[in-house]
Amino acid sequence: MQMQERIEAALSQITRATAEIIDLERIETLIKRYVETGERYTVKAGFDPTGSDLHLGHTVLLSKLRTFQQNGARIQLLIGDFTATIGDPTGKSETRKVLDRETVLANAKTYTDQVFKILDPDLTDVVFNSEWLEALGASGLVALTTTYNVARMLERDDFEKRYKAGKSISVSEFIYPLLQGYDSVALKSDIEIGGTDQKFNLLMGRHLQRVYGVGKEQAVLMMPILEGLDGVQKMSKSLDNYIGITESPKDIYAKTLSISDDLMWRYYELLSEKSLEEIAQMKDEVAAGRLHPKAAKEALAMELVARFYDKAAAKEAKEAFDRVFKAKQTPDDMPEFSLESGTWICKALTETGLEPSTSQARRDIKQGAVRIDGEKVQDERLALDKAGTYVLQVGKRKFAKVKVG
RNA sequence: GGUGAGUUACCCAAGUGGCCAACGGGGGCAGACUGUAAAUCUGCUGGCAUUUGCCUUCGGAGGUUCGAAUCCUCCACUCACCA
Repeated sequence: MQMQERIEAALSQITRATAEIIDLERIETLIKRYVETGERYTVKAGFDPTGSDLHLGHTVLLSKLRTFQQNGARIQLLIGDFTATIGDPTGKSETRKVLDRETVLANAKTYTDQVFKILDPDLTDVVFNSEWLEALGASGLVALTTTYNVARMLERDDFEKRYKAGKSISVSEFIYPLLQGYDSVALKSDIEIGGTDQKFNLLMGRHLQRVYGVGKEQAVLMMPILEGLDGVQKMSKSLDNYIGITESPKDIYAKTLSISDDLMWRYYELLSEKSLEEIAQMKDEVAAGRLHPKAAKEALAMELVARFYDKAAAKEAKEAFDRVFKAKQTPDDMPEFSLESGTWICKALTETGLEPSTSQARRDIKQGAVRIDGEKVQDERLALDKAGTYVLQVGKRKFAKVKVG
């Protein structure tokens, strides 16, 4: 039966590469109803309005939301402007600064601009949780806190670890999951999706929907956390192990190629449009030696560039990359500087931003990491006194063009 | 409120009067090897000074001393146990 096939196809797309689903039957029911009657359901996903650029880690979630949109969902894109002032308990996070209204709106704007590169704006409602959380008031907040107890709160993995390690836990951090859960009450969400690290908070939504008598308990769909370029830690801006979706094609391409082969398969699974079967097949071919792992990685890098730009940009990024690194040529778009004749090499390096300090510059020269026009600099006392244009290089990837005289 | 322990560089963590810009590990950077991979090995990892010199750093502020990360006083913060 055709309808049954549509339902199954939708479910298979939705469950692809998920980490865990709680109450799958509910999701099935919602999709079935949509296919049969056209009635839509809501999927909530929360984001902090910290104003940072989106990276591939976010796209794992966003792509899943897109899949939901294609299968009957309206997305409740929750901007946690109120909760952002507390900070999700992630171990290190101190209580954050209260963001003023203007900053929040500005951040939300840069956020949604990027989000709509992936999501369909017509099927997305952008909502701010300050709307109902500010109205909650002290009595409302107290009522909210009575629905949970400390022992259960401490079950949260993060709290437990910190507690055992003798680290500080602020009382406000206990409030965070409650407020996030309350968002689900206010929005009457059918489904909420988030990373596996959000499990506790996501389940809180179910708990509170039950306590507050919303009449339904949201299903929860968790996506795996995308590891950053180091392959170990979560991709995040603060660890500087991320690929931003607004980065240049060149950078996206280069960063993708720098990941390990193991991590590549992970990225394929979570980020690629390829089906899991296709990916498994590629993996087999690499294992059998029929496909060079680097070729597979190049394909992934190009797919990612094409996703955020287009195929032409992807091709260009690959060519530029090959030119620089395979043929050992210099890139064609280096920052340019002009320097006075007689400039000391270490000063030249700091002034062009290739090195943070002259001490660091000296160390790198000693180690043979600095080159001028491809020639290793041997003497740290070298002065650039011959007029002309040179290419300064530190390590493999930092370049600058300088004009002397 | 009481008692005890603690706060060291990006992170963890040694150091309990001079040999301390401060052991070790992680991370980072660089070199070798490669596919600008990964893993591995090696070096470096406060700043300034065109080379053994100067300045700043061990929670904060004072003090003792020829000399302090180390001793004393006060303050701030964290944790544990008790209330």
